[in-house]
Amino acid sequence: MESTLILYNTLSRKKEIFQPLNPPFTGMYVCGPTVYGDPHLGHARPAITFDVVFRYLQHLGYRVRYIRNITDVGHLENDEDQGEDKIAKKARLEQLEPMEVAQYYSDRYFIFMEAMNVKRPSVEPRASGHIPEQIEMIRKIVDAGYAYEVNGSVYFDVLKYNEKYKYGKLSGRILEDLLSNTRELEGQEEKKNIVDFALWKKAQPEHIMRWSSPWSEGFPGWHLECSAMGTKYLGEHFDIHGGGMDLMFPHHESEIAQSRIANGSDSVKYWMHNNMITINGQKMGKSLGNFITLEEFFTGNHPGLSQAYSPMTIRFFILQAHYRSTLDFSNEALQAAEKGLKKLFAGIETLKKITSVDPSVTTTSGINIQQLSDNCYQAMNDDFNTPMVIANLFEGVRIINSVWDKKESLSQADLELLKNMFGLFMGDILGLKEETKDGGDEVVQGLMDLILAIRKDVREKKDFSTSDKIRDALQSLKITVKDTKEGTVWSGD
RNA sequence: GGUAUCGUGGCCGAGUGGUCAGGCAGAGGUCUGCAAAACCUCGUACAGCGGUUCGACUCCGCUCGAUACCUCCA
Repeated sequence: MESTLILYNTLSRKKEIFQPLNPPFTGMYVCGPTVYGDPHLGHARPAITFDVVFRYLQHLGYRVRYIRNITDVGHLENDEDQGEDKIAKKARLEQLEPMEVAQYYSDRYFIFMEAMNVKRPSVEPRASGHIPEQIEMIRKIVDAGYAYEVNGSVYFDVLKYNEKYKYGKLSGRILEDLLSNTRELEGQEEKKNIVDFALWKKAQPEHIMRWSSPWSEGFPGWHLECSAMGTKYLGEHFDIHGGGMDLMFPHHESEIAQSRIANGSDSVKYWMHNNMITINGQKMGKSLGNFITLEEFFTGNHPGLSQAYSPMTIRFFILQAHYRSTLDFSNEALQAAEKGLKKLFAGIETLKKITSVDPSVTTTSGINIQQLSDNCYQAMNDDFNTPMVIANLFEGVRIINSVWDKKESLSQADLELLKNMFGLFMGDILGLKEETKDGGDEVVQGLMDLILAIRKDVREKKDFSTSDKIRDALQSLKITVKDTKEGTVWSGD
C-alpha cells in the first residue's frame, strides 16, 4: 500500500505530509512522566498515542529512534512550597531518598505501561543522568547572551529572544498579552521579567537534590531537560516532538526558545499534541485531584468506578477517540469499550477457525476485503485516525461472522487478506492483544470436558432442567457455556 | 481579560459541501429446547441565528455554551 502519511503539526496548525529529515531514519521525542506519583489515566493517553505512532512509523519502514524521558529532577512546584523540587518534596514527606521515590514510581509507570502493551521506547533517559549536558546547554545560551545570572540562578531572557524570534509561536501566545496577564508569583523577584524562565536554580540549603555548576550548587530548570536530552539522542534537528496539550505552554514554547539559541536553529519539525482526558467534562489532573490511577482502574478499587477495567479495555477506550479530541471518562463509556473489544476478539477467534473456503468462490459479491484494508491504511495515514481503523475492524468482524454462519463466502485470497489485516492493524499497530486467559490448566480442561460431556448426554435425553442446572452452576463460577452449532464451548471470565 | 480548541441521535465517538461512520444501550425479526452468541431490520443527530451555494451538519459571520492554557500538570 503506497500512500502518504499526513500528520497535524501544532506549529503550523495544519495537516502536513510527513517527510523525515533523514529518511529512513526518524527521531521522535515525547515528554514522559514526572515520577513523583502513581500513573493515572491521563498518563496513559500520550503513552498509548505515541506508542501507536511509533508502531505505525516502524511498520511503514522507518527506522525510528523513540525517546521518552523520565523527569526525576528539576520540576519546580510553585504553588505551596516555594521552588521546591517535586521529587525532593515527596521524598521528605515519605522519609525516602529522592532517587528511591523516583525509582519506585518509574517502576510503577513501566509496569502499568507494559500491562497496556505500550512498547518501551529506544531510550528512556533520566534528567538526573544528564546534568552535564544541561549545564553545557545553559552555557551556550549564556554565551549567546540570551540568559543572565542572578544570585547563582540563571534565567532565560524572553524579551531579548522575542526581539529577534517570536516567543509564543507554538501556542499562539503574544508576548505583550503574557506580560500584562501573567500572574505575579512570589519568589520571582530575581527575574528581570515575569515571563523569563529558569535554566538553573540555586539550591536552598534544605534542598536535597543538587549538583555543582559554574553558577551555583543547584539543579536545572524543567524545560531544559527535554531540550538537552532531545539534542543528545536525536541531534540538533529531529522530526517529531510529542506530548500532552497542557505542555504546549510554557514547556514546549520554552524548549523551542532554548534550542533555537543553543543550537542556532529550530530543532523540531513536527510538534504533535494529544488532547486531555476529562472526567465529567473537566480535565483529569493532579492539581484538580480528580484523577483515577491506573491501578485503581485495573482493580476497580475507586468510588468512581463501578467495576474493574482491564488494561486492554483502557487502551481500546483511548484508541476509540482521535488523539486530538478530548475524551470523556465515564463508566458507561468504558463498559461500552469493554464489550466492543470483546466482540473484536471474538471475531478474531472465529477467523482462526475459518480455514477452508469454498473453492468455487473466486470473487465475492459485495465484500471487498481489499477496500477494507485500504480504508485502514487511509485512516492511519490521515493523522493516525485510530477510531476509523476500529470502525473498519468492526466491519471485518461482521464479515467474519457472516462467513462463519455460511451467509457469505470468501475467496482464499480474501481470507488471507482478512487475516493479515487483523494481525497487522489490530495486533501490530493498535497493539491490542488478548489478555491472559486461564484454561491452560490441564486439570481444569479435563474437568470441563467431563462436565460438558455429561451435560451433552442429558441434553440428548431432553433433560433440560439438569442441563440448565449445570450451566447455571458454571455461570456462578464465572464460566460461560454456549451451545453453538459446532458444539458446546465454554470460556472463563 | 487574552489565546486556543470544541459543541454530532439515550451514552461514547468518527467524518464529509449533494449515498454510509462505528461501538454501547434500546425495539422488532431469524436461528436455538431455552439461554447466550451471531445475523437482518429500525432512530428524520449534527448548539442557535443569519449568510454564501442549485444544495450545508460540513464554508463564512454572529450569538450562546463548554473545555484547556495563561502557575505545576500527560
